[in-house]
Amino acid sequence: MARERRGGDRKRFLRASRDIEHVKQHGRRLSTTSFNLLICRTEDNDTRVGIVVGKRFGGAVRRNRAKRLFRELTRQVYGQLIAGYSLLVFPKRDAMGLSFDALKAVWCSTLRRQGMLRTPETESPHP
RNA sequence: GGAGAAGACCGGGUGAUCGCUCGCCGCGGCGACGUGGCGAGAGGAAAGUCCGGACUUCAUGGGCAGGGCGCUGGGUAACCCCCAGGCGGAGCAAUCCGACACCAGCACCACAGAGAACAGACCGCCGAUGGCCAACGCGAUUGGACCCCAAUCUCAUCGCUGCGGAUCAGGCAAGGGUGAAACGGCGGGGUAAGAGCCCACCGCGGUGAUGGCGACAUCACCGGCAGGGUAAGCGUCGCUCGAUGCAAGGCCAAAUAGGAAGACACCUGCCGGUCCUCUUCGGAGCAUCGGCGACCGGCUGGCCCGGCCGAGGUCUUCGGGUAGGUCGCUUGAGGUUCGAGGUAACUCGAAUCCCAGAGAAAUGAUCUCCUCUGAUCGAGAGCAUAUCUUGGUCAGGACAGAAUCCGGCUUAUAGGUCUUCUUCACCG
RNA sequence: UCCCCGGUAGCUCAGUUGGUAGAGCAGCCGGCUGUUAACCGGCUGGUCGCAGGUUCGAGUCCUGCCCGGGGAG
Repeated sequence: MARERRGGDRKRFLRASRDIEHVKQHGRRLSTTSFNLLICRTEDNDTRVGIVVGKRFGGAVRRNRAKRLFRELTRQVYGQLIAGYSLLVFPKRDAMGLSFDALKAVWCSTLRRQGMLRTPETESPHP
């Protein structure tokens, strides 16, 4: 695939709208006060995360900020994610009021409860 | 120092760790790619998409329609932009604001008001002139007052003049009142009352001179009031504008469906009647008359004219195109520093630099120190709960994110710096 | 990256040559009815999205913003 011609983030994130629609159709849904999450099993070996921020969220600066925050969260826990899933994140406006550490705590505990993290018992310090 | 006006600029800095995108170099690999190093990586508005261009493809015969602009001169690739000037308006002033061409034609001007468009007479003023009444004026006659006469006086009658009076015809538009706006303003003369009727000043219009490239200004003379407003209503005049927008457009090209594109030559009637010729008696040809059809569809980016294409044939080629990829994609009306010209916008010349190129879209996360602002606590100076200096703690640091690229406009914007100018107050 | 519509009462919408802002539903009051609905009569309710400008006067004309909706791959 042409997408894999590039390195780095391109493997970890969902970009094509077709894939995002697929997850929206077949995914399992759960929500917190900071974000909504859709989880879907795929045949692919990699796990990909898509971040969707609608126009209602705010201006371009606020939308970019939300996407950057969740991308950073994904990068920090990506090594511990179990392969073979597609995740879709819908950030909420309340998440922007939290600090990065608080958001990370919510993010990790949510993923752990869903069994998406490989090392559930060890509280991972700063990578 | 207070208040204010204009312009220019900045838009937190520094360092550490973990990451992202692109470029270059090294290594590994056929390659995709992986990995290491170095370098670069959001703005003054990147925004709104309101104008103007570059560039792209299509069109490129004529006319009309339509859009835009609108004091003058300049700048520019161009402009609904900028600079300088004129005029009008606001302000004590610095300064600011202005779609600021044309009312010839059509249309509209509600309510109020007498009258609202080449107007009108409600209240009002006058009643000069022609009528009406008519002396307290003049004359005549008769009677009376004094014994008589004259004079004089008085009453009555008549006549004349027409003082005066109210008003009709009529004159007036100064004043009141209505309105956003009422056929110049104010003062004087004049008049029956008035009126540019006359005069001075101002306004207005015309002509001329002077200054200025010009808009226009100043002055002189003349006219004697010409005639309302609205063109961001229809319109007129002048200038100007082809459409399309990087999702433009070029190239490569899965799957599926099946044809697609180009070139060439060629074709213009049908039906009925009549006449003539030929005839194998079925018809054919030619001429004329009548009727039907000369249209419809598509293209020519809005409409009309004009133009082109159409059925079928022959020939040539294998291509067109979606997902996806790739190019366009960042070197440009470019920046910086000097020098020159110009009041300025800006231009010219030289040197020098390369300064984001993503693609559901890269610039992020955490923290240290410094800086700015606010709150609070403490110390010091101080009569002081003004104020100043210093230290600690806690918050906060705006508006906002490139998407083909430039020139502008508009809008959002915490806080701060600098320059110039106006005015007021105080001191000298 | 562009293009095109719309914003008027609580809701759905009218509103042309610029001149008192309207209709239906809803709400409130009264009547009818044993009561409610329906019906009848009346009333209330508006920064005409915002701000400037043109005009004597703007819902209407012009300009600039704000918000909402739709279209072009």
